Amino acid sequence: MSKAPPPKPTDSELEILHVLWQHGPATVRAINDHLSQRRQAEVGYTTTLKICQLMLEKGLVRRDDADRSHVYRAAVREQETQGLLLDKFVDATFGGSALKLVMQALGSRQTSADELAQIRRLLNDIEIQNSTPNSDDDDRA
Amino acid sequence: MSKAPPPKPTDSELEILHVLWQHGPATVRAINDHLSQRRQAEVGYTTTLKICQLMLEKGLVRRDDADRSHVYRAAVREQETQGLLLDKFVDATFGGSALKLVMQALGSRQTSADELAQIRRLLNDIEIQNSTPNSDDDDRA
DNA sequence: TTGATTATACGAATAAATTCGTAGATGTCT
DNA sequence: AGACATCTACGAATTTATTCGTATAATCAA
Repeated sequence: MSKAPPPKPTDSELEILHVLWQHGPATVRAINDHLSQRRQAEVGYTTTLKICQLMLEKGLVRRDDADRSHVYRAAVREQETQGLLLDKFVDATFGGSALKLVMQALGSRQTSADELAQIRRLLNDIEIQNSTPNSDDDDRA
Repeated sequence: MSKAPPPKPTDSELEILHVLWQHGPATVRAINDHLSQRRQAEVGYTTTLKICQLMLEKGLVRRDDADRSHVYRAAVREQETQGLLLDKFVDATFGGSALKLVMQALGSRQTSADELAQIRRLLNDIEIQNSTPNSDDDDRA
C-alpha cells in the first residue's frame, strides 16, 4: 500500500489540468500563456510554475525534465477527476442527490433540442443496462 | 444601488444553510446540535456561532435577537443558492457545459428507474416549452 | 444573594490556497 | 567572452476559511 490516490485538485490546479487535457503535455511557459489568455488578467509565470510543482508532489501531473524546460502532463484522467469532484459537489450542495442536481441543471438553464436528444439517448442506454444486470459474470457462459 | 447580492457561501456556511432550510429558524445551539450529529466529530459551539455571525454580515442569514438566544434564519433561497453554486461548478469543472455534467452525473452512477422516469418527465416539459416559445405574448391571440 | 450555567462578542491561532520576488543555473546571441 | 534572456527552486507575503479560547453579560436555581 505505497500509493495514495491523487487528492482533489484545487481550482487553480483544475484550471491547469484543463489546459493539459485539452492541449496535451506542455511547458510551464505554454501553460501560463493559455491561462493568461483564458483570464482577464495576466498570471505571473512563477505562480504557474509553483502550482505545477505542487501538483507534481501531489501526483496530479508528471513531468519530463530531460530538457531544461520541463514538460508537464496530466497524471489523472479527465472523466475520473470530474467524477470525483462531482461526488463531493453533489454531497455538499444537493445532500447527495444526483437527481436534484440534474433537475436543477436542466430546469434553470437553456437546453437545446440537440442536447435533450443526447440525454434521452443516454437514458435509454441506462435502462437497457438496468434490465440486463450482470454483464461481467456471464461472459464465460 | 445599496444592496450587494449575498456572496457564494463556503462549505461550512452551506452546511448551516442546509440545517436552516430543512428545519427552519433555529438558535446557534440547535444548529450546532444538528451539525454535530451530521458529522463524525463534535463541532465547537463557538465555531458555529462565529460562522453564523459571519453569515449575518454577508447577508446569508437574518437573525432575531429579541431573546437572549438569537434565532437565525436563512436569507437566501435553497434553489437560487444551489443554482448559483452549480453555475460556478459547471464553469470550473466542465468548462461551462451543463450537458457534460448531466452525462457524467447519470453515466457514472446508479440511477433508479423511478429517477429516470422523473428526468424523462422533465425533458418532456422542457421540449413543450421549447416548442411553445412565447407563452406570455400570445395569450391574447 | 450567590454560584453555576449558557449566551454573545471578540481576538487570535491554524491551515490551505494563491501569489510573486529573488537567487542561481543554463542557454543564446553577437 | 560578455551581456542578456529564460528557466527552476525556494521562501515568503497575502488572503480566506475554519477553529476555538477567553472575557463578559444574562439567566437560572438553590
